Amino acid sequence: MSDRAMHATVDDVAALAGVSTATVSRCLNAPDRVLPATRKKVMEAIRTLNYSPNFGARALASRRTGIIGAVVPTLENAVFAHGIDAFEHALPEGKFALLVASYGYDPQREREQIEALVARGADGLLLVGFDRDPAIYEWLAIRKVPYVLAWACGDAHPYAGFDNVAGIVAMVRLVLDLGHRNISMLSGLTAGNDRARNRLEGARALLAEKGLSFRGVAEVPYGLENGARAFAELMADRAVTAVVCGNDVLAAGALRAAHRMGLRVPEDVTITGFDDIDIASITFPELTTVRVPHKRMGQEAATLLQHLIDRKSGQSILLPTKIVARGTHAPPPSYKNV
Amino acid sequence: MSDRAMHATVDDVAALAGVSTATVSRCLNAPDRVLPATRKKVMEAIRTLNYSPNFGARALASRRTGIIGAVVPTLENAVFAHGIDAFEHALPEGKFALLVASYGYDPQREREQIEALVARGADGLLLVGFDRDPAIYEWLAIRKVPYVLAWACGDAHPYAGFDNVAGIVAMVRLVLDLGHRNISMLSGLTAGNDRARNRLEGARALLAEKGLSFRGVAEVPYGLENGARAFAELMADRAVTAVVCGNDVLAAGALRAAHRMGLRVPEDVTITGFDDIDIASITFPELTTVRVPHKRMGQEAATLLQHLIDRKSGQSILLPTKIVARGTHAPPPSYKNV
DNA sequence: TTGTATGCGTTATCAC
DNA sequence: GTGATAACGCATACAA
Repeated sequence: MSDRAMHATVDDVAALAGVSTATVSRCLNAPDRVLPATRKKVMEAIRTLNYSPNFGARALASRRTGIIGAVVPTLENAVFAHGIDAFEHALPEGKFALLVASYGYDPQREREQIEALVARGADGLLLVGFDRDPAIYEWLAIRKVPYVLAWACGDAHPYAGFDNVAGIVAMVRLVLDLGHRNISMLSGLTAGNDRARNRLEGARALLAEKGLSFRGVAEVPYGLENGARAFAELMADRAVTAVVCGNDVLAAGALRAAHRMGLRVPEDVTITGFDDIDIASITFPELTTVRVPHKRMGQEAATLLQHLIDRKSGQSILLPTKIVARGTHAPPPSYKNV
Repeated sequence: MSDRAMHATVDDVAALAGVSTATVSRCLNAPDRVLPATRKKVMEAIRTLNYSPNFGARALASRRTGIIGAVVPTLENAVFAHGIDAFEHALPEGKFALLVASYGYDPQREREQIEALVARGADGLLLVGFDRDPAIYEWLAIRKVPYVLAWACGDAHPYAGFDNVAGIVAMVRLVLDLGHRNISMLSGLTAGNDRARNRLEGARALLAEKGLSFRGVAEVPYGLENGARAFAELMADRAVTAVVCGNDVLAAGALRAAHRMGLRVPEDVTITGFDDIDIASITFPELTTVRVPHKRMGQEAATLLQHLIDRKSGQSILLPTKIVARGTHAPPPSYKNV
């Protein structure tokens, strides 16, 4: 046994069990390659010595850490918190651990976080969206670090996600079908954020197709207050009868602003969200929004990433979104007077 | 240079820079202990070789990983998502990375997660609350793994948190002062959860002190639906004029149920929350709740844990909670008829 | 099935 | 300030 009250090592265990260190190692990493009898001896020695393998040594020798990194804009956004939670649950119990880093929507910081995780020995990465400096993808390729992108889709990289354009198009179509023609959009910041950008541009494209365009567009950072403030500005244009929001938090902020402005929803104005997070069913009235399968996405991403890590074939997966029609949509006011 | 297109090692860098590996190592870990001139040479070699230190080797030799583990009940609860987010931001940029694990409020799984993180070489741990098998604390002590507890307070362990009892007591006092006497409590599950238990028992104790007791008590798992359902059951007792909830999500669920039951809030029934997460200001009316400084707590926890890891003195810190009086409280209906 | 011996890439302890 | 060199603890070809 090593002197002092230090941690036991394989050597200690091997000595106590009367086997070689190789056998001890096998008991831990490939139990079926050792006789049940000797395995029993070894496991007993492990228990009595209170042994647990040294992480650094294991990583150094095996060239893998069992650590998976996830780099998200922020955990404050329920969308990512839930996705990460599901992702983590889908990781095999003892095999992997999840290293989480956030970058506050700052591309430069995202890059640093990615590098930090790889430096920490991450076996694979979960990233959000496709938008990032090509140099990052090259760097990842050189390092041979597998990754999966989520919350979006595309064919340039492996992903488990959904089509933001399809989602917003379905929603705008609903609003148009209700009869709205004076529509504004309350979007999240689109710079370096393909999810926000696709939602905004997707909506814009559909309108253009119908020969229409937005009455107004606001681009604001994530946050309740930002949504509320921007909504007030958008509604300064009294012609507007519907405000399509890029995410549920902005929509919730808009809804709160509407209440405070004395506007009735949906009688006076239609407000729609995107994501269908918890708050969407807490607002009053409950929010009409686009449901995204965050949970399932997290699971699928975990599965795909493991395949890539094991060098097995991995198939990107596109999940469907769905309109959840609740209480914040209605025909425009003018229709009621017809 | 190592053969193939493998990653460069210290040896490669040392060779290219014309120095020893020791000097390369120093440049990375104690730059001031090397002459600016040689440092420049080394850094250049590092850049051209695209070198980055091997994590396992570093951990093995230095006996520290720079990884900090956080074990929370779930990331789905905004309280923990925000706290973790703040905690992570407060960690020195390149020095530490955060390993996150969740256990879905299952004590057995929490234990496994703690062990997994320690096995992954975590230099320190962030845990939630005090309630857990003493064996875990002993195990941690043997392994000499520093930890900080949050979202609660106590003198048995280092913590950065707040007093759940004081928080709920202030709230119940407010409700009592409004004139309510027929109060029910909608609590989270208290088994193995000292935060929920302290909130429930703290409230109960205050009532007892006033010679009162709850009309009814419901204990339900975290979740909007659970809150809604339990609220409906609690209100089956028509005498109840106030429902104190153990957290904001349960309160939001209760509020939604109230709407659907045709109850006016706060005219017909007072509903209060705890935590002051985002949803508290999205409900209609906005929720009267207990504000907890999640962000500050995350930061303080990070600071304290780093001190403990560096074997410096660390002082537990108790953060204050505060009543946020918004729109869901009012005197009981009977008062209006007086 | 089990044991032997070597390599993994850094850090740290010495001398110089 | 810098250089040689010995740990660090485990995994894994290879041999038996």
